[in-house]
Amino acid sequence: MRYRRPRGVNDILPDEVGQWQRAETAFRRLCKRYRYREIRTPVFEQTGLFTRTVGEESDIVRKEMYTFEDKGGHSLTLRAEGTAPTVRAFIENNLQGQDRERLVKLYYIAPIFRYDRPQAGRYRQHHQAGVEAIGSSNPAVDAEVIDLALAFYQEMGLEDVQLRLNSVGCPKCTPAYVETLKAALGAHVEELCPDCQRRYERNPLRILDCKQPACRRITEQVPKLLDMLCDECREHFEGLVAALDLLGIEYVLDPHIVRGLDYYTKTAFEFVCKGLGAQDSIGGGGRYDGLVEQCGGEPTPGVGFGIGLERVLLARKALGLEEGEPAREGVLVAALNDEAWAEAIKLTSELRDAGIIADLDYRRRSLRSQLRFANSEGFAATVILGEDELAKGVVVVRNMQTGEQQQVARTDAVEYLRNF
RNA sequence: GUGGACGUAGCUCAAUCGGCAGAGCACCUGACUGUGGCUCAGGUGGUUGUGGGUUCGAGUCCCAUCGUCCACCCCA
Repeated sequence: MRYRRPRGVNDILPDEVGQWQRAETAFRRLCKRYRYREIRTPVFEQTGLFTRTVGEESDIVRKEMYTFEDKGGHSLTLRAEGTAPTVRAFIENNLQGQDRERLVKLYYIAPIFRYDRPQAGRYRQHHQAGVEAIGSSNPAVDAEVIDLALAFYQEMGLEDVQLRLNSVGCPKCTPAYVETLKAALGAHVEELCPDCQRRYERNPLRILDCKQPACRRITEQVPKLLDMLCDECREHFEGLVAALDLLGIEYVLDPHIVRGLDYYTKTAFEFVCKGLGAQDSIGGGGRYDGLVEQCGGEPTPGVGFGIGLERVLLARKALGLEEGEPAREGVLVAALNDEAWAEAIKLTSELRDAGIIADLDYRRRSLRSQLRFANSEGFAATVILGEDELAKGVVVVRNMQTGEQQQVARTDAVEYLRNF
């Protein structure tokens, strides 16, 4: 029986790991600069954490979760998104401490699991790099997380990233808007797509997100939530826009951004990158002022985003930004006969003990083949050990970049190669 | 979850109407008996995704299944 990887999941192979580490390192460095601290939460959580926060009506909960029962009969779910687990850990470990005004800034890089039909840029396991800033309702914090995300895209060489911005209001203004929306749509319900007719009853806001041309025509006529925000939400949105202007960040107002997670309040945003086909959203987030309380904590506002790393890497590829050849490094110790082979094993070990990358060609082939091996494997140097060298107590060091060779006393070999 | 395209060597792809499974790259060996990259010569490599069916004969036609991709949907 030959096993294959399950549908929609990927192996990250040695040749690809470099670009992942590059992205992760860049994200970590930026987070540190903005003073976000890393948090690592479990790969599964109690199912209720997701169903109650993301929303029973969301696609994620209705059909995309990896849910299973453990031997104790508890319903668990693989991490379906990044915010709820972070908020859960924030509350459970009392990360805010006694200072109720303190802003706790956290980041994570973690796999996310959703059962969806796979496609390029859409997988059943993908990875998100995200931040959560919990404890402040200041719109300057919304601007800070957006600024951080954009800094990451820039660091990754993605130039044409568009910020799409909206406000989805709060429990004080959204219900009134929903009534207005339903009233405005009421006469056209028959013309909406079947999904939207469903949404009309259960989650009318999502109709604004529908991309069906027929629905689009109708929703364009309808009043915008942005024009009906309560004073608090309007002031917050104006504050965010002002802060973005201060930072020189451009944005496009997009009333269609509702986002598929129910906990969002006020700010909602999305980052879009051209050239990725249908899966062109490379990140998104928003504010969730009711989430901490909903998860059993003290009422505490928060804002954050998640960035899809697979899509960032795909975008780099589409732009031709793939990694170049890695720099040559390390030493191949080549042996020409059995006596030299024994010495080669010893020298390799000494080099490794000295912290130098070193290896042997265990196939015991001709010098020609060993040099070919050293070349294709990207070694910086080859040490040649043969009859002559053993007799003279020396080694020959060949620079694989230039082809220059140097005879070095066997006793000085490790030191010479340390400074190579 | 809906509709569609495509699965042939490690990689990229050929194979006419159903008639001997091929090329380039890569890899191995040699030309060069102790010197890589360039060149040249030779060579290894395949259950044509998998399982059935039709046929004298299937990579090719039919059915199923798995996978990848595209659009929708959704999202990152």
